[in-house]
Order: sequence, then C-alpha cells, then structure tokens
Amino acid sequence: MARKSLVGEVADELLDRIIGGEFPPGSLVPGEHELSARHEVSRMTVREAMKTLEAQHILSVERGRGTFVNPLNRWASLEAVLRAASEGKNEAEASIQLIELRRMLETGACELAAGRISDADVGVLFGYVAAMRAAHEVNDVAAFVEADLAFHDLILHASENVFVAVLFEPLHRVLEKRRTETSAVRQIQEHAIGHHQNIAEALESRDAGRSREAMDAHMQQTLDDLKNLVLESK
Amino acid sequence: MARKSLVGEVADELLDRIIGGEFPPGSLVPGEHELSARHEVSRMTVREAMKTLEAQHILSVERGRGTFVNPLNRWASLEAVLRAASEGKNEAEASIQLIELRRMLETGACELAAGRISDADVGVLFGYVAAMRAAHEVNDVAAFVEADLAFHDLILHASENVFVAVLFEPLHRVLEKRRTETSAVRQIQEHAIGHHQNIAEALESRDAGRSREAMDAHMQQTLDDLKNLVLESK
DNA sequence: AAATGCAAGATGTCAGACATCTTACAGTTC
DNA sequence: GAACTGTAAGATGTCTGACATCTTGCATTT
Repeated sequence: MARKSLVGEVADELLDRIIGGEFPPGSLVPGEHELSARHEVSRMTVREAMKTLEAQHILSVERGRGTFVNPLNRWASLEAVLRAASEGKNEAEASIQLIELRRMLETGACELAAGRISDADVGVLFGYVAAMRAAHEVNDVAAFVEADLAFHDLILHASENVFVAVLFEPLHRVLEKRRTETSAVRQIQEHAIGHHQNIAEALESRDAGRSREAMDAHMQQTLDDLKNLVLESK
Repeated sequence: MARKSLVGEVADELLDRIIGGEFPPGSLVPGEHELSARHEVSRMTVREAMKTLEAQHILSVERGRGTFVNPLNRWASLEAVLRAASEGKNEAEASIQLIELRRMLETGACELAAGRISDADVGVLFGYVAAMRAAHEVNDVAAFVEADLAFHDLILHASENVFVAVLFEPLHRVLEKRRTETSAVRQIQEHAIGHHQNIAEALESRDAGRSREAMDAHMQQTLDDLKNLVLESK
C-alpha cells in the first residue's frame, strides 16, 4: 500500500516519529536539510510536509531558529491526536473517549434542534425510522446504516449551528467504521430503532430537555454496545 | 499590519476570495501558475499556501486535474469557518453559536469530571474561586481572567478526555478576546464568582447531574451577558 | 462509430541559489 | 569587568527553471 505522494509520506513518517516519542513536545525537529537527506527527497518536499503539520498546529516553525513540536493539546487535528492516543496500549480507551465526545455534541445539538426543527423535518425523521425498521426486516445492513446516518445528520443540521457540524465531521469519519460493525448485530439494531423512535417523538414535542435525554439514552446504549463489543473481541 | 510571510499572505487572500464567493464549493480555483502571476510570487510560495489550506480540508488538490473548493461542512478549521460565518451580516449570530458549542463541551466535560476529579483538584478549584474573589476586590481584571481560565482548564483536564481538550482549544482561542471584554464588567464578575462557587461545590459532591447543571447555568449566564453586550454595542 | 494516440494543461518533484532572521561568540570599547 | 558590537554559522523564506507524471479532450486511425 504505497502512499499517494512523497509529501504525504514524509509528513506521515515525521508524525510517526513525533508520536513515537522521538521528538517530544517543545523539542526541536531536525532541520529541513537533514530531513531531506534522511528521506531522500528534496528540501521542497520536506517543506511542504512541514507546512501540512504546521497547519494542523502540530509543529511551530520559527524562522531562523528551527521547527518545534507543539504540546498535544494544541494539535488541531482530531485524527492526529487519535493516532497519538491509540499508540500502543489503550485503543479501547480512546474509542470510549470518542463516544463520550460524540455524546456531548449530539445531545447538545438535539437539545438545540428541539426548539428549531421544522414540522417537515420531523416528518422526515420518522421516515428514517421507518426506513431503519424496513431495512431491519429484510436484513439490509447498508440501508440500515444509511438511514441511521441520515437521521443523525438531519438533527445536526436542524440545530442550525454551523460550528457543531464542523467539529463533528472528523469525529464522524473516525467513528464510521466501527458503527458499521455494531449496526450489523440484529439485537443492536432493535435497540437503535427504539431509541430513534423516542428521539423523533421527543423532538416532535419540541421539549428540549426530553429531546436531550432521549438522545443521551441512545448514546448510552451506543457506549454500552461498544464496550460489550470491545470486551468480546479482546 | 503586514502579515508575517508571503505564504500566509497568499493563503489568507485565497481564503478571502473563497469566502467572498468568488470560488464556491466544488469549483475549480485558478492554477498555480495563474495564482503566482496574480500575487506576484513564485509558484513554490503558492504551492505552500495551497498545502496549508489543503491540510485544513478547505481545498482538495487532484493531480492532473486541478484544485477544488470543499463544501464548508468539510472544513476542519474552526477559525476559517468562523471567518466564513461572520462574513458581513451575522457576526453576532456566529458568536452566539460559538457559545452554544462551548456550552456543549464544557457541560459535558463537567459531567464527566464529577466522577473522575481528585480531592486535590477540587481544592485547587476552590483556590481559583478565592483568587477570583480577591482579584474582584482589588479590581485586577487580568488576575480575574487568569483564574477564570485556569478554573475551566482544570475541569477540562479532570474530564480525562483528550479529545475534548483538542476540540475546545481553537474555540478557546477564538473566544478569548471577548471573554476579556465581558470580564471587565464588575457585575458580570460577581455573577461569575457565584457560578464558579456552585460548580466547585457540585464537583465536590461528585454528583454528575448536579455538576452538569451548575456548569450549564454558568454557560447560560455567559450567553445572556454576551447578548446584552452585543445588543448594547450594536 | 469505436478505438487509439497525442498534445495541452494541471500538479508533483527536483536542484541550486540567494535573502533574511536568530543566535552565539569573539572582539572592542568604556 | 561590564556593556556594546560585529561577524559567522545555521536555520527558515523565497525564487527560478526544469523535468516528471497524471488527466482530459480532441484529432486521427481503424
């Protein structure tokens, strides 16, 4: 599996070395000349790789002095932090923390959406639940997942908060694979259908607190499902 | 106010043109040669500027075809989205949405922290409240803000969720300026001290629900303060 | 009409050069 | 001896020009 570009390759390797502890936060990374020699690429390629990491606030480049590693809490890339947090031992712990994060955003968005969602969108929401039910009956996992995603996406947009969607997007991408796994279990599907029904009804009532709790219960179920899945496979 | 580097200048100008609607999502931006001619810089400088925007998922570069603008909901940079959302009319609306987002993360983190914070950290928390009180009495705004930030930062870390801190960091940076403004108002300081006291007590009781509500009340106050401030100045 | 080949234009990468900034150190001055 | 200064080394910033490779459209061939 060769990577797409030399720049991406160099950036990935450098990030790996940082995560591996070779260059701890605050330390100086090798100069552009040295890196270009080590990776056998031109200095321009190294510079572009650095720019990539700098844009994610993983590195700080200071003219005349050198390039430094930022502390992890300044990193702006959820994926990079995930790679760092999953390093070695605690991948399960990282997954749980991601679900916790998702829970905050989804329950918050759901609470906001209760006061802002249109009647039409509530109807669409119930439509998605029906689609999930239908997919469950014919055992169509792909269709089930699709309706599930659309359901949550609609609520996110109904919250009318652009920034929530922005922060949620990388999270969504990271969690996507695991969601497909859990959604394949029929019992989990049944749980999910019930929770989605509750959420849709809560939003229909326009009760913010009730909507939040309905989504929170769903997230709790997701967390439990993940824990069981992780405990089984490990 | 000249910007630091040519690369940053070109990246900013290009982002401005994108936000301004000159290059809508999905459209093709001018080629590297054309941009280097327009901005009177070398092609290398343009490439590095593009790389920074690509790293933030604002642009997608496809070899042989060109460079395309991504839809706004894929942008990974909160600051860039903020610039887009504040374009022209609705800066106040954007500020409110940012507070809403902060509310989700802080209340969520506080709820988690209730079950994980150490006795020692609870003590430190009360120490920060005392510091805020002292700063309030001698009218030291800087010290007040510092204790306020430390208070929230400690709770964030006590949640023991790395990803929350990562998502919160850019939000923190964006909101920092405005917080200094509101914190200068003595009446708002008094409100804040009371709320922080309640939060610290709730965390001390280790009651997750109560902790969440205490932080939620504080966020509601912050939102109200902001609305009043915005309404006054505009 | 379908398949092929080629040229144009885009990004990817390279090489070497010079500019500018930061820092340390040696030398100068008082 | 302390403070100032100039210089050299090493780092990043930028430029120029070249060649490689990929995509696409179009003309050519079959």
